[in-house]
Amino acid sequence: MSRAPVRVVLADDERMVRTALRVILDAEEGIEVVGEATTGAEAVSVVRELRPDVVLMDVRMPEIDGIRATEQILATLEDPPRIVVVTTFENDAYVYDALHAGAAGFLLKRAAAEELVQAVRLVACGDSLLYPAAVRTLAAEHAARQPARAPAWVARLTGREADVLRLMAAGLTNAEIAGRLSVGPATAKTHVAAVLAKTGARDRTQAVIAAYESGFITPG
Amino acid sequence: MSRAPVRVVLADDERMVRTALRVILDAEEGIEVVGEATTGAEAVSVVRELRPDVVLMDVRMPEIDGIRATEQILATLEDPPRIVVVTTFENDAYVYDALHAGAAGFLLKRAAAEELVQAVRLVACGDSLLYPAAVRTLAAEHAARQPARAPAWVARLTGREADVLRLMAAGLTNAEIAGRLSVGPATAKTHVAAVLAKTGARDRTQAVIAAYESGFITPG
DNA sequence: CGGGTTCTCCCCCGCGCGGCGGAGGCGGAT
DNA sequence: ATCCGCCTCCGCCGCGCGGGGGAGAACCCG
Repeated sequence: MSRAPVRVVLADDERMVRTALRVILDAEEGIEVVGEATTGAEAVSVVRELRPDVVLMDVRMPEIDGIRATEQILATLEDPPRIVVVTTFENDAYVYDALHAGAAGFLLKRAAAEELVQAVRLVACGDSLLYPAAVRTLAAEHAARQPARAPAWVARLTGREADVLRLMAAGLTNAEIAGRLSVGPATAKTHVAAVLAKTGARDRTQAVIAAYESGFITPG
Repeated sequence: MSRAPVRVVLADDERMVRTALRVILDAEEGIEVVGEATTGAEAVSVVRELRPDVVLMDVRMPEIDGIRATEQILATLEDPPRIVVVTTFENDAYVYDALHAGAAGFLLKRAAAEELVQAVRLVACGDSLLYPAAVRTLAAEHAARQPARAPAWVARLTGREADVLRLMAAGLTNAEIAGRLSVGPATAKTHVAAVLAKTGARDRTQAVIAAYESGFITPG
């Protein structure tokens, strides 16, 4: 049916990630990577110019993050592209914002190449599958309630430390955290130690409790 | 990659719907419709027998509706199939229940054949795409706003074990728990071990997470 | 240019933790 | 009277964890 290839723009500040995505997608028939961006601002302008069908948007980017970029693109362009937000952790707090911003889907950085390709094809032809408006309504509901007060220590956490705390709160060991973040075990330990210090926790269990009690992460 | 065809079971009380789905899927390479069911109860037994990779489950069915059937399948089978719930309207109230029941996705009856095929292929190889745990969490949140029912393991906890889990979730060490309960450290260890076994947790941290996620204890 | 922050990684050490198996008492159910 | 579940306690053992220290590289900012 869709004769024309799916035109894709990649937005990620890490060259390696962009290259990986490009290699995978370019090898695919019917998919064409037509542009790249390294910042959120660049993503907006590139998309405005190239008018792709799909955008793979990283969350963490300089200048403007992926969420704001998504908002701007969807707000300012008519017949906007489908935007897939790329995250490292599926329970990253950003996914709620991404939903609210109107992203067409998520993609984990550890996703298989096959999943990536299917994701692009899928969103290119509509998002009524697996992702109905009802889910978006849920997200809106979630965003609507509570600004959620957070203790001071949350702000003091560095990005990496926040990542680590999220993984701790998922029940991972130091070694598993290291694997998930693609760093050495010693590094994971360092971050864990920093989290314990900043949260005032004695051990990882207390840190996880603090994460729940502060609203840093929320139970089902 | 996946040499073996995707084995699908269709559960719908309307013959026309089943036929339509079968025609579409059988025409597809790598997808094989191995069975059908016309009621929820039949769906459970058919799935139990045939062990398909994917189930397309209608919501409205005689005897047992698709939601309950989904719950039963996911609860009783190990390595259960991915279940896609078929609805007529995307904002059908059932989708919340479906999410909560652990469905891998939605499919609208008016979806295009192409979407249907992609849905099957997609869920067959994992649901980390477009449908992360976070979304499921949202649904659980929504559902939690009345029933708030706990997993099976909560009921299986003895009184003492429940006490211990509460103290674990307060961040106490084994020795501190022993002191608080006026028992020996060895006893506390025994109870902790029992809690870990019954919750399926690997360590006390995962047990505390389970306590929060199940609503056994609530933040704030 | 230098200073601050962050991320990365290394060493050593002590200990709490979790897994293992066993044991005795005590109550209710059959 | 018998069985079973719960609570109580005991050892042993390996390992992951947390505390302490230090160190190099990248980056931003003044």
